[in-house]
Amino acid sequence: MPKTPVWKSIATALTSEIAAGHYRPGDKLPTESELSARFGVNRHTVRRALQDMQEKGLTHARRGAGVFVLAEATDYPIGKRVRFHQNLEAAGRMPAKRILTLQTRPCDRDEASALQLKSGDPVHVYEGLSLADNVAVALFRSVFPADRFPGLLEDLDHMRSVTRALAAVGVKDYTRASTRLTAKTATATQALQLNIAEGAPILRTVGINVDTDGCPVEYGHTWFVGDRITLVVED
Amino acid sequence: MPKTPVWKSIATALTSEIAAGHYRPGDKLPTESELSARFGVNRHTVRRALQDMQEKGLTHARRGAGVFVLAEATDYPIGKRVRFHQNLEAAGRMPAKRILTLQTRPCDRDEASALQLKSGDPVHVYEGLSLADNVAVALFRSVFPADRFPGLLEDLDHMRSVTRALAAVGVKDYTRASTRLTAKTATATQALQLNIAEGAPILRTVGINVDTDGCPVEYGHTWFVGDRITLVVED
DNA sequence: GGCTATTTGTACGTATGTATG
DNA sequence: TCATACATACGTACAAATAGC
Repeated sequence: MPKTPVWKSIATALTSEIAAGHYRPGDKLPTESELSARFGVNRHTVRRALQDMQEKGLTHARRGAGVFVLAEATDYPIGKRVRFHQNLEAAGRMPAKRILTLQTRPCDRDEASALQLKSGDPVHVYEGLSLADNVAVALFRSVFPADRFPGLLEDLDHMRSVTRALAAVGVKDYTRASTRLTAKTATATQALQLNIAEGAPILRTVGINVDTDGCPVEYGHTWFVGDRITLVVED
Repeated sequence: MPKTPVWKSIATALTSEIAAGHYRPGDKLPTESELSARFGVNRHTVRRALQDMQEKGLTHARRGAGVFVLAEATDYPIGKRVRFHQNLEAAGRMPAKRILTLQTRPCDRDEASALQLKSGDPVHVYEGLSLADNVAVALFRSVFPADRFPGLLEDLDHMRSVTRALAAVGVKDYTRASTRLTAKTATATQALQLNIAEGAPILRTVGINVDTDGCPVEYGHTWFVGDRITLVVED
């Protein structure tokens, strides 16, 4: 049972009230003092909750005026689980993978940070191309902690599936802790591998997958060809 | 001459040192105590600076371990030109909308399909710019079935909020049925409106919002400036 | 494994500054 | 002008996670 901070409970309570229509977009929330009195906490604890909501785009504070509910509240938050490649299969195409590299090497600082390793610890690196109907639609690179999964490379080579290979080494379930999406343009190397023009639009995703204990098991990058791929996010 | 908060000066100083290579991705920053001693401020003031940097994706704290520099630092617009406007940007985001067009016209095939209308049925179209601190970060276009919401345009014009305008015509709640994400490059028109270069990377989202009965009420497109926006999918 | 020191996270308190209405 | 309300900054104390012995 994870202990929930007080400020988070307050943020949840206020968010629920907004979602329930108790406060509508444009409305002014009670003052920090009123809220701290209502919840029986210090004003700074309320501020921590309001700050969390502001980061999520729910509210917006104006010094001297008050805290207001934003109209965009329900507009943006994108769903919970992202399923890549989904539209490929739905379209009746034949997804395939082509392995580019399978190797074990010392991790760099970036990978160490994401996987909570020490810089230089060994990692398995799985790079490849995703194909649909023999057309390259994405480049991917998955990085795994090698010390924890000694035999993973063979499984990846054999099964050609991250999910199944991880299952083979004891990771029954894993979830995406976070995914960041941004638009880029293709580098020369990427353009060559994906058979597109340099500077063509690329949708890059960076994600960390964690096991049921919250321990990172995979650090993955994917570069989708903008013209050939659309990601689907469903609630 | 705007008075700069101490925490912001500290964040700027630490960010500069990261940019200068003094601290590299994966490195551990000095402890909060050491930094507060170095800058001669309270630990909470340092925490406020570190928190600001974490929001920008520059650093990442691990309780009991320390604060570490993340690799993605250069992906975020804190790097170059924005540093001139950093005071404005970090002063708190001011989301705003600028209406470009508000009109009613017959729908095209695509819109008819998304909204479950017949081709040529009237739709309200709401196009505009999303601004943060007076910088355009996204273009959007929302399409609504006009027959179902006759007076929606006036509400949109007046309230400048899709959520509230829909509430005014009886749609108390709506949810995002699906979102599709893809990478594009900016067209000449988009580049002009978003004040970016033609061909710059754009993150496009296409979504359909449905009411509690599952009936589509809005068909929306958003074009985010890749350099200025990173979408984060959590959980 | 256990223990301890270190380090970040939470929560409280107090005071003062600054913009709003 | 003035009270209100959020922003900054100082302080204290303890909890929770980590790392090292």
